[in-house]
Amino acid sequence: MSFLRVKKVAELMSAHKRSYARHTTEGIALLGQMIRHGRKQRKMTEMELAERLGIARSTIQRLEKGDPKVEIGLMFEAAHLVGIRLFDLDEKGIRDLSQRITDRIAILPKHVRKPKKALIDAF
Amino acid sequence: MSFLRVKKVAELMSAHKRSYARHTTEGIALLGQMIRHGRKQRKMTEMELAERLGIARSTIQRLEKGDPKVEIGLMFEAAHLVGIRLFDLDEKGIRDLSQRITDRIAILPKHVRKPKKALIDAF
DNA sequence: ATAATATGCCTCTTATAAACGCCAAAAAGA
DNA sequence: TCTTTTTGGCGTTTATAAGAGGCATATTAT
Repeated sequence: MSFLRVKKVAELMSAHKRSYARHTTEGIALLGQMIRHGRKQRKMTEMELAERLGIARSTIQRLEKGDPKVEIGLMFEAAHLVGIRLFDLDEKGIRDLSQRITDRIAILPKHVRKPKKALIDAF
Repeated sequence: MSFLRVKKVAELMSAHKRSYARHTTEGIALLGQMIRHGRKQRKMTEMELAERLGIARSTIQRLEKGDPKVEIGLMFEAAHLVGIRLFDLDEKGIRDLSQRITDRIAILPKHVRKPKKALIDAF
């Protein structure tokens, strides 16, 4: 009988391994660092931040490490709580921009169209 | 016997209801709109975007609606794919900024300290 | 008009994030 | 120094996000 590390086995068995592009992982990591930095500036412990957000400390740790799998709501909420302003916009600015985008979308065709039957040739 | 809508019941039974601040939900909603707008500009269908990301169409729909519970990795990946550049920075810029933040953190005390025994007075 | 495709909105299942708790090590303050 | 608190990391359990698929409707191109 051979011994296999449980972790390794689980890793091999998990079917879905998702990969992320560099800009994605780096962008999230950056955001995580900013949160950590902001937290320390405000002299908050991981536990305090977790409590104020109503989440577990372990989640704070994943946040600050830049884990791409944390939900975006928690990430943004944490960021805001430690003083990071996403989009560099105030409330009104966000709503205005949102409205402009909505208007722009209204102009575009509502459904995109792709002919699938086409191209029986090609060689 | 009375009839209750299953959904309502499930809603009541779910213990964990998390709430998000306005800036959070609005910020995410904005990002979702931007993704939708970008996708249409590039004449991609929900299905195409989903396939290129290796995720389900239903997830694209939640992304574009601004659901705070989608993982941040997917959101950022989708955003980038339709041409949205987070942080308005290029690769190098992100790394540079990341390094600066790391340096700054290095200067701060590594552990935050909160005296817990203190303050037995205060009234 | 009508055929083809995209989108909205469901349900059900499966994979896994988040909670929770524990311990050891690091580090701040006395 | 030694005490106290924070932090890193790991295993287990529970809640739920994401996948998969179906159907009706809206929209586009012919």
